[in-house]
Amino acid sequence: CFQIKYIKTLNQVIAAMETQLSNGPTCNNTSNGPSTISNNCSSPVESGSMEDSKTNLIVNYLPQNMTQEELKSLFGSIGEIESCKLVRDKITGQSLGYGFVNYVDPKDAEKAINTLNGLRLQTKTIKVSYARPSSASIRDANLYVSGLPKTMTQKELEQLFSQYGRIITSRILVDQVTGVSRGVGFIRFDRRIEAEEAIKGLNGQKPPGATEPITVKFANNPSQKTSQALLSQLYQSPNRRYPGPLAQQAQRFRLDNLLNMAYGVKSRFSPMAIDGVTSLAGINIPGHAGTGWCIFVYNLAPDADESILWQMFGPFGAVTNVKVIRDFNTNKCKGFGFVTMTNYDEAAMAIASLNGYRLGDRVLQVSFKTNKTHKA
DNA sequence: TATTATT
Repeated sequence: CFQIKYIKTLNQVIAAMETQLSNGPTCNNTSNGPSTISNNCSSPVESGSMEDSKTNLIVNYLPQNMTQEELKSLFGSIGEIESCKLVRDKITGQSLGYGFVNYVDPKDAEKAINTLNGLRLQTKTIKVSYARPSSASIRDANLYVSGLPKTMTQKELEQLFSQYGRIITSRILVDQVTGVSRGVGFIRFDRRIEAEEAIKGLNGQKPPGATEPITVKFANNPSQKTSQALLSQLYQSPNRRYPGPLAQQAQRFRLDNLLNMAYGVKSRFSPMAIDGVTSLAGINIPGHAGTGWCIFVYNLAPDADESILWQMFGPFGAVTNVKVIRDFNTNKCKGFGFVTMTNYDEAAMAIASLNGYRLGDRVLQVSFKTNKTHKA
């Protein structure tokens, strides 16, 4: 089932960052994401050549639902940003989980590495490091390695591959329950040439002490998989009654713009920034966040049932409750219903996407529930 | 036997 995991609340980012700023970065590369032995969070600042940028950072392992504006807000707390970009899939608009932050002042870039590298955001531990100069030679340098001895450590894996070049990241996948190696992993080299040489030298070879040969090949391109998954999703349910990913993407950019405005008029990391969104959007301030965000859905057909509300809103995130309001005598829908969603941003996304949506021969009106009573 | 690192 296609799911949009949209942004968490800004407050979560703020809370995580404030914790981080008071405690300092947590060095934890084992819980999430690959790392290199030589370039982990204890020494993220590498000495680069004179030509390397001292202001441009690459940020990896971002939560899937983090927006560019959140990225900008988070890193803007360090210093003035010249530019900021969250990299998205060209076709689907889905975040690829990394982005770039270019500061005006090199000192701020260094401070961002020291402050934000290793920051935990949701289930991720972000990595902040200097971006290498963009070049075709550093693309497609990621290798997939299988058939590894279960006893091989990440360090041993790096030692095996380091003879072919500079390793950017390495990872051995482990069973989530037992933590034992699954015998497969990834090696990202600095340059594609190095990866090619490693394939020539190590594919089909037995590592020292191993009884079985390993397989070394280029890793699948992640954006391809994402596109395929989303496209198959499109074809899988041609009669879907809610918008597909592309329609949602368009709405998403609208919401991004609203967030951008909100962030601009409110002091950074103000807990009230979210309310800025609602007022700027001309949306009534929604009801209590404690029990979730209540959404009013109007112009449902008489035969509408709860399942249609689950189908429409579920793809946008956590839905805790749906209700179709029915006439006591006829048991037919009175034309409206309610949906409760846990997370503000997912609710806002659902509203932005579903308001005005045509369901059958009716055009829905979807908004946050107001304090007014709704008399049809 | 598959995570998301070059705009």
